[in-house]
Amino acid sequence: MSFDARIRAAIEGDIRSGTLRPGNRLLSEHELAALHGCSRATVSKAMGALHRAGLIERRRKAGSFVADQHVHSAVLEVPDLAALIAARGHVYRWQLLSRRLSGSALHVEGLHHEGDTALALETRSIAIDTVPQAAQESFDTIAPGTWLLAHIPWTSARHRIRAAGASAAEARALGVAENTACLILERSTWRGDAAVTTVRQVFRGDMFDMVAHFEPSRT
Amino acid sequence: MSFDARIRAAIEGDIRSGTLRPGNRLLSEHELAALHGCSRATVSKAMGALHRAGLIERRRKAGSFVADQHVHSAVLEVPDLAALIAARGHVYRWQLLSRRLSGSALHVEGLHHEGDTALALETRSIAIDTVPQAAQESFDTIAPGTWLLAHIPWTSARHRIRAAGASAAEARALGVAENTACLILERSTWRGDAAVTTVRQVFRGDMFDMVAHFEPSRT
DNA sequence: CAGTGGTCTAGACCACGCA
DNA sequence: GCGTGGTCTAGACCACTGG
Repeated sequence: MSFDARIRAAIEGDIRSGTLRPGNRLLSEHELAALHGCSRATVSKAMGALHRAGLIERRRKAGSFVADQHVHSAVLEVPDLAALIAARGHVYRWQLLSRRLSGSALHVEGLHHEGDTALALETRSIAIDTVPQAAQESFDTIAPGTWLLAHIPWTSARHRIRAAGASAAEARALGVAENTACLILERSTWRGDAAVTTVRQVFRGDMFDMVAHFEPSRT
Repeated sequence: MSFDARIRAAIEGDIRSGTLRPGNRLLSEHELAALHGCSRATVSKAMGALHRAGLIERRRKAGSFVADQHVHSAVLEVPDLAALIAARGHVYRWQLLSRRLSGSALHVEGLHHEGDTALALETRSIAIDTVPQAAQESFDTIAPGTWLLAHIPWTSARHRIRAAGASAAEARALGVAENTACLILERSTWRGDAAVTTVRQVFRGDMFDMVAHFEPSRT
């Protein structure tokens, strides 16, 4: 095991076991280097990883401290529907319902099918100022999300996840009863300061869920 | 700006602008060091950050390559209910409904209130083999999640998020109509290989949503 | 002011894996 | 073999900030 991993494991172990408790001060980088018999640069790398993992806080002059426990973040897997459905052993299909150019936005509506069943209703608007090529696309066979992914990189995104009963129109499109519980994912995507696309996906609650993981201490 | 940040910005900019496309090979660390007039260690740090951010893939002997675009992960804020409700300007209260010791698990059920309204129904089981102190706790004034956070660190967690209509019992507890759309969060938590707790929280869909962000390139 | 983390250097050796 | 990334060293200077 590398020095880096060894130092991280030692400190992480002390935190997990309670030997080091939240707020406690860690040894300085100089002291840890001497303790482990390695250079300060290596200690710095290990401490940086612990910091990114949220296990410690670092303050100049004051030192490094065990961070408070937090359940407050996890890595959410945002699904690629085509891949997800294929992994389940079903056929994926995109069905375009409408396409309308209005002002500087292209509005697209369609259904994501899993086999013969509609899994999600998608309502999207694309900023043609940011993605002018989109105006030339029909989106009748390729889902706009797939197309966008291949044509324009984004730099930031915000997701909102909630539950709501299907409206009459949504229920009709998905082939479920009105007010059936649905998972609604709203995503806005930017490239720098320019909006790229905003999408709302209404998933049948009985056919879909999302998974998120937390794992500590990447390298 | 540091060399580290400058190198990352340069490569990230080339990827975002399309100058570098997925699959393209980057310059080697030696070449980048010469190009930017800094040491290879600094280049390595920058490349490590780009790798962690998912922007590049690295293979020994082959080199570093622009990774395929991916929408597949975002940072999910898993809320601390007490803090969340306080931030909204309401009073938080935990109400214990039941507490039962069964075999090696402690089962606790209760309600999270926002002001006078029940926001979420929580059903939890705690592994007393892993957390023996929990058997001594009544949980009549402190929510088990809060208590656990202060008493036992966890090392990994899995979350599942879905939507479903409230069952008769859930509807009664939350004071809503049966089949009202609810957001359901199920979380299992481990300490190493030992299960710590499993919790299911049923949120009123009309009062709660979750937010997730993606931001590229941490340091 | 003095000690901490933040950044950087100019080397080095190694493990891996393609040719 | 040999070029790549992975890791490490033994220094250095700086910026920040707590005492």
